[in-house]
Amino acid sequence: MSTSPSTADDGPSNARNAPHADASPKPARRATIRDVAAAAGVSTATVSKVFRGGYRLRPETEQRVRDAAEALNFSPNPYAQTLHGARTGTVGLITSDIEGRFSLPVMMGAEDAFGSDQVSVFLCDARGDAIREQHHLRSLLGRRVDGIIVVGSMTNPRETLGRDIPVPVVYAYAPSTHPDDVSVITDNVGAGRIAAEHLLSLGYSRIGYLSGDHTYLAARERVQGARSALQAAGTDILGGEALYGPWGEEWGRAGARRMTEMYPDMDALLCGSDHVARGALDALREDGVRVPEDLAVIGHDNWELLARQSRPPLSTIDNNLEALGRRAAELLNAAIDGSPQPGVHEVPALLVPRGSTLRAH
Amino acid sequence: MSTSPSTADDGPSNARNAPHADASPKPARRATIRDVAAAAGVSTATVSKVFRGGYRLRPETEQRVRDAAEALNFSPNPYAQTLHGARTGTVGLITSDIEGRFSLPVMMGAEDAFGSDQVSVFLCDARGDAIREQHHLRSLLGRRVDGIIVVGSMTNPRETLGRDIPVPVVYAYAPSTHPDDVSVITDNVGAGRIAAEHLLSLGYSRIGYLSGDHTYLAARERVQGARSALQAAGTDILGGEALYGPWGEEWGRAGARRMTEMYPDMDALLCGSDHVARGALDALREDGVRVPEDLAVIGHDNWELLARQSRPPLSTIDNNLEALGRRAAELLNAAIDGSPQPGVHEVPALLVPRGSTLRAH
DNA sequence: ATGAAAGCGCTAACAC
DNA sequence: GTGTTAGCGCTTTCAT
Repeated sequence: MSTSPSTADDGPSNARNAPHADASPKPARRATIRDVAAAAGVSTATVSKVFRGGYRLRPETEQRVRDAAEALNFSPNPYAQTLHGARTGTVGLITSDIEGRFSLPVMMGAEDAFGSDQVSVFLCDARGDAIREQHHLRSLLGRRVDGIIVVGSMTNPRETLGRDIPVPVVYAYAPSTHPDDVSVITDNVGAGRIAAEHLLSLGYSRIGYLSGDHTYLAARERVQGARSALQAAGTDILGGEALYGPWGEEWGRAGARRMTEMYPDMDALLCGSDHVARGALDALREDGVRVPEDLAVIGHDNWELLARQSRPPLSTIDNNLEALGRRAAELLNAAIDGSPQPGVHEVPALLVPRGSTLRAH
Repeated sequence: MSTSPSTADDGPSNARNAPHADASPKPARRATIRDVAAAAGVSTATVSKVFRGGYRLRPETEQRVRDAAEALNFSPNPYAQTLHGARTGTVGLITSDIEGRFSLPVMMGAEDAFGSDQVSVFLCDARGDAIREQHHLRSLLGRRVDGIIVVGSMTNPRETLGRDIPVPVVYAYAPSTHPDDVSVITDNVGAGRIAAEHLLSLGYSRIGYLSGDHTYLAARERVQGARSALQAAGTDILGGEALYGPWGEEWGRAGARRMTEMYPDMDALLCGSDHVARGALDALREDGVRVPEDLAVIGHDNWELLARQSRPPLSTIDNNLEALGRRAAELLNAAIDGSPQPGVHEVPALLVPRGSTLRAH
């Protein structure tokens, strides 16, 4: 159109385009180390030294360089830097968690641990698909990430991404089945224990367990932890075993009714998840059972949308995903620095007491 | 598993460590274009041509190069490539959405639109903090991203990130207040209309509106859309205006009761969000109002955890965030290619009918 | 159709 | 302290 070079593009005749073309001084080429050197009257090496730090320079020189850089709005091109074999300062985060309820907190923790000015995170969503996962793996390696974190969407162990990957990999939330891999998970057994101990400490003693899907390791481990805490206190889960069923409110409602029937003297109910607990709360309320006066209820996951708004607000156990992300980042850093720590690392869960266990006094 | 006790974490003294330590042969240096050239008996220029494509080479030569590359597990170093002024093939996604319920779907859409082998996404979480946002902005620019997408956590317009940013920026979900910026949002007015039309099409005619926080533009727009649809059908929202209140189930319960009292002949209830709708459903059920036989209910957001598990499952309007992400990516691409399309672009919402409006027949 | 060579922006010896 | 000078891995004229 105008004098401007081939805007070959499909540009559907946007009138706003043309006038703008040469009006605004094209931000020009970004300043390079050489421009700064020239402006400051020093060599490129000196500029480099200023920015890399750890060199002894005359303060005055350094200031001149910084001023020049500032004026030119210069920042070193990281791609040129990494050409010298240094790290790229990037890591990949492969998630399979469409909802983002696990990945995002983990990512935030990792961001913290890395220091967001040191390391940037490429996020890819594999959507639970192994093919896509491999695809993203390749693409991340192509981008020369320094390491990779793989976030699962459930706690069951998963297959390793591959053992011949040229950069360290850390599995978060869902551990790898391969013993030489590095994994970080929430301590689910501990989480179960915390829940049970919370109830015990409040004086509840006839405690039932309404769990979730038995094929979920997390479900079984939480039960196991609770049981061990109860046994340590000289008691046990009512009936000696938890009731398992499909995750979800529906099961929570049905299960809660079954349990109150089976154990009329039950005074507290452990639930395998907040979903189940929410179902239980709703059913109990409908049946005229007062919570926590007649029956205390506690869940797992601290799924806030559910837990905060239930009646009463639901006590629960938080999976501490941010801490998990931080730990994953630390372990990844360690591995990148040459000291991998294979095995499954556990991060403790957190008690979040609310009205469903705490009696107003 | 069974034997594994609490591993209180932090245990650096992991016996599993040592044996693996020096067993693994350092993966050596990655192959470079020169290695491939040597192996294939051609020049580096030829290898480069093979990989960049668009050059005429003897098929046989090309094959030799590809084989050599394959054998050496070579892939071109993108950092070296971008040194030549090309794009980096990276974009930044700045979110302020801790929960990730908006960002992740948007990201997936963007991933799709870009083509995950063309473009990788740096995700940063600003946690709703303008300082952190600027910080991430700098860091992304330092990494030479080709463009940036900013995802808001609520639909209210937000301030521009800055008008002098050297790469294109697209605002998603929350539009920028600056008219020259490029924004993509869900069509909230349309969403309200769709909800109302759905009810009308099912024969409901005495329709109330229980909204959310009046300071939310989305809340008001949805009401506006619904009203216009009703008026087009010759009726209006019961009482001529929606009832506003704090987002959440509690308000849903209280508001629903208020509305049924005010309008005993109401046959359908539009709700400003799924949270509000869920509260309404719970209260109605407690009060013996059958849904949808006595009163139909519909929400907004398709917040599946809530909507799927309510009694009955909640009809709602999906914000179509993946499409929004895709559109954002397209607009960003266009801008990167030199044809920015300033203004606010709208993506239509989607009806998700479920049991709370659909009478079993 | 292929190769030689000059960079891209920066770093790391090694001189001065 | 600061400058010179080779590269890092790749692309791109320009010859051949």
